[in-house]
Amino acid sequence: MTARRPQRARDPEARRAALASAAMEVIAECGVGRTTHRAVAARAGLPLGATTYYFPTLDDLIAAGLRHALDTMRADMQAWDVRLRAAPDMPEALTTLVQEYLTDRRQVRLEYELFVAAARDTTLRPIAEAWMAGLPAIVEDTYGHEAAHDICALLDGVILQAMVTGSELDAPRLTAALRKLTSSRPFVRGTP
Amino acid sequence: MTARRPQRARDPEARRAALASAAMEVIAECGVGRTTHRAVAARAGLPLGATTYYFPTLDDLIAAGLRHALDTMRADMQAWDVRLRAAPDMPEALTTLVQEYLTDRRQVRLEYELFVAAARDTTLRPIAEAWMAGLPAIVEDTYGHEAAHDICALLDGVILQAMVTGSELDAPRLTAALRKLTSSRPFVRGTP
DNA sequence: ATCGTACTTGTACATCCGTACAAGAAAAGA
DNA sequence: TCTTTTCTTGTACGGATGTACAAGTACGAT
Repeated sequence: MTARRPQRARDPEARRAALASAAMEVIAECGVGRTTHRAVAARAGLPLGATTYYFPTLDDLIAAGLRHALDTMRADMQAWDVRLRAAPDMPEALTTLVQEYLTDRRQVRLEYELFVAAARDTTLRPIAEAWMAGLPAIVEDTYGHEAAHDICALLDGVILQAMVTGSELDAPRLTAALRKLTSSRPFVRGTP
Repeated sequence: MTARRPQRARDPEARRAALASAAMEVIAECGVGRTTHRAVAARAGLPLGATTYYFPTLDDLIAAGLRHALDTMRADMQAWDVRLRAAPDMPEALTTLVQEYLTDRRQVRLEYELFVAAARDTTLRPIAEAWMAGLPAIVEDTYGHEAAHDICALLDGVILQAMVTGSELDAPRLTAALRKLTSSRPFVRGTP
């Protein structure tokens, strides 16, 4: 009576990727802490057993999901690499980058979900560090190593604020702040 | 045979606070998603039923834990309010603030745990927004509303980087970045 | 063709979960 | 004092969870 589903065409590599992708989506929506084998399997449209076959433990599955997120982010970042290098005005280009990035709030949540998870679990740090290193690597060529990290810290903070409040980005203000941060020397308040 | 524990002296208010405090600790260590009634009860040294008596649902318990975290943070912030207003050099004072804040990594994780949770659950946003508004409110008096938010965004980003990598703060760099950000006008690269 | 390996699918199981609730003891009111 | 309310404690229950595993099928090697 209980008809068994006929087996699908086999493609282990695709299945592994589909599970990682599904894991990524579940993490983005439910958070790392509420990600389960069953939710991932359901999202991927695969039986429960598939998850444990490809990823022995839940931690492995979550790590795969986060790694998958890193990979897709890197692809986006490459496009931005081109755009930023061609940009006539870097602060404005970075502002629009942030603006476009904030379009997909789910993605933003996923990023910070990764960061918090990495803070708790050292195993995930390489993934989070690779994520954080993406943008600085591009900005570095224009502003140098140190300034690049400062700039990206500012961007991370601005993105965080927008994520928490759910508000839009104040683009002109960010551009202005970036201009200050990328200026060669600081000014003391009041001196002309 | 199963001896029932004699009832303790009653102090509902203290119990509520103890549960909220325990919830805060569990959230800091396990994350919002892995916080359970049982873990909180065990941490507080109270029976399971106490959690559901004071906080009908798990969401209530978690919200109470986060609110408790906000309250304790506000107390710390008041001390910083005094120190910052008395500080001769604001950028340096803010740098040492960050440095001291990074001393307790558990607290840092808790903060960002709150932010991610608030991004996902709008119910928690008031708590997260109150948290984020704490420092700007102090810095505002010196640098004005807009600059204060930029400064705090930078600090948030720097703290985030330190949290993820587990590394120490590069204090001189942060001070320098703060000086740039608090300068009255931006400089174009190369012009003296 | 057949064989063995690698993969698929469904199910089982012990454990933990959120929440409900019964039984009792303290405090408060009469 | 007795009664009512409020709080304490332990337990119960249906359901979800991580993981193990048996049964079966595709597919490459031979």
